Amino acid sequence: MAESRNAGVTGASRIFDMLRQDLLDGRFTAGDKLAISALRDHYDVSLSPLREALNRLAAYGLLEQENQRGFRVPRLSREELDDIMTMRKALECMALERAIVQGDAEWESQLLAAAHRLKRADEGGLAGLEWEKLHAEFHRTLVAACGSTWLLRFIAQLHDQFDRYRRMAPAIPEIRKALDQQHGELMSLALERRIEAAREMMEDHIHLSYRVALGSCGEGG
Amino acid sequence: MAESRNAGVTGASRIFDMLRQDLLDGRFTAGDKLAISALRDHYDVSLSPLREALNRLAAYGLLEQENQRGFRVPRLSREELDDIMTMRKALECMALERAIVQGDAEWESQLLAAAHRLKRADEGGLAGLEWEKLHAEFHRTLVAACGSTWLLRFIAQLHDQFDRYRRMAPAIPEIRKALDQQHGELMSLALERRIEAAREMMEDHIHLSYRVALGSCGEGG
DNA sequence: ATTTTTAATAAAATCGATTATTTTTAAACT
DNA sequence: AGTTTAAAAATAATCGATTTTATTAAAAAT
Repeated sequence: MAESRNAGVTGASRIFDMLRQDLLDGRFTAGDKLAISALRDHYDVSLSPLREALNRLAAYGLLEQENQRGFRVPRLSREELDDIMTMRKALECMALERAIVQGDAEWESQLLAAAHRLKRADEGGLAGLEWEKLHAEFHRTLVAACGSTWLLRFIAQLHDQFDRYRRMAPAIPEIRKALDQQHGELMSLALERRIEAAREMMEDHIHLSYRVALGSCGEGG
Repeated sequence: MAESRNAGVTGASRIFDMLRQDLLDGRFTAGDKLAISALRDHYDVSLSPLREALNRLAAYGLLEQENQRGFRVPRLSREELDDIMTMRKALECMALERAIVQGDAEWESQLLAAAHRLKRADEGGLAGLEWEKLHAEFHRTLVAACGSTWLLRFIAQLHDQFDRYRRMAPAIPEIRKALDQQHGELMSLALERRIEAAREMMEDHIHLSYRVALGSCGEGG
């Protein structure tokens, strides 16, 4: 068979992925309107696949769509960040508990591996997109065994939302160090099946990360 | 100004709404592939707005999209229904509690009104799309004051998912009668700010509705 | 008879151009 | 001067046709 072609990738799906990444990276200014023809040039695609990608992103919540007047990058607000943080705590704690109850040996292995990769990256001072990828993968793996497709879907969506704030905020080395440590502790508590301690650690972790993310919305919000 | 035109409505948004309704109504067979050219004829639109609507619906979760091979109506499975039901219980109870704590006088009024409209519809034997609309509006209002945009968004999404199952299932008059009664009780408990009793009633309500919805997935699922 | 290859068909995705709507600019008016 | 109206420009949305990819049908090979 040897599917060496770009199997299962359409122009629209490619643009979707790229735009999503660029939105999470903060490459667009929050509140700005997207100049479609500029995007067309930048990503070198035609209007149809581009618009399809934009429609998906809007339905997903990474863009706002107003009929007859195009797409814009959602503004960042303190209120929304609070909402996202609160929802992350609720949903990820729920998922973590369920994963701890239901997780099997395969989950344990993958969690161990994901934590190790992330730790190596931390120690090696790896930053940027590669680190982001490992970090997202660790959190995904942590709750992956929760058994609920919809819960995982919502959590992933909230992570994307949260990341817009966090990645835009200035780094705080002390907090970052504590956060890195918590990843290992979260893994340990999960593997030891200590539900309550794990939940508390998760709450702390999200809240600490929230304190960093706060830096992205100026005082007023 | 008198915006008597079809203000803020594009072809794509119109088709999105219609397709969503038709999907919730079960007008498409679960598992089927959508014949895009047939849809084009049926809704009398061109490909571009139609495809944009389909992309939105897929990102929203009411359609499945596979690159290079179009869109299909998601299958109904017992497992997914269980997941949706469990998530509804968790999220709607959370939202209800928060609404009861935070809800103001305006919320009380709107809840009272929504419950009344629904009750009148029940008594008058109103069925079909009109009833569905009032029913959805009641449940939306019940939790509207929870203060979380994202929580409301997820709940609305789960309602749409749940409805695909429920509306397809055969009616069970006894259960339906009990469900109708619970709407009034939910409103009363909410207005009396009886958090725990309201949460329990909400769990019961969702579970009872789930027992109806089960009728849509044949034994195996 | 079954599998593999090739050709034909059908469908999805994309393109370039057109139409409709909004936003901006300039003129006319109060 | 400020407000309203009208024209021009810019942008969003849509169209019809083309290209690409998957699916089916037929032929060739094992």
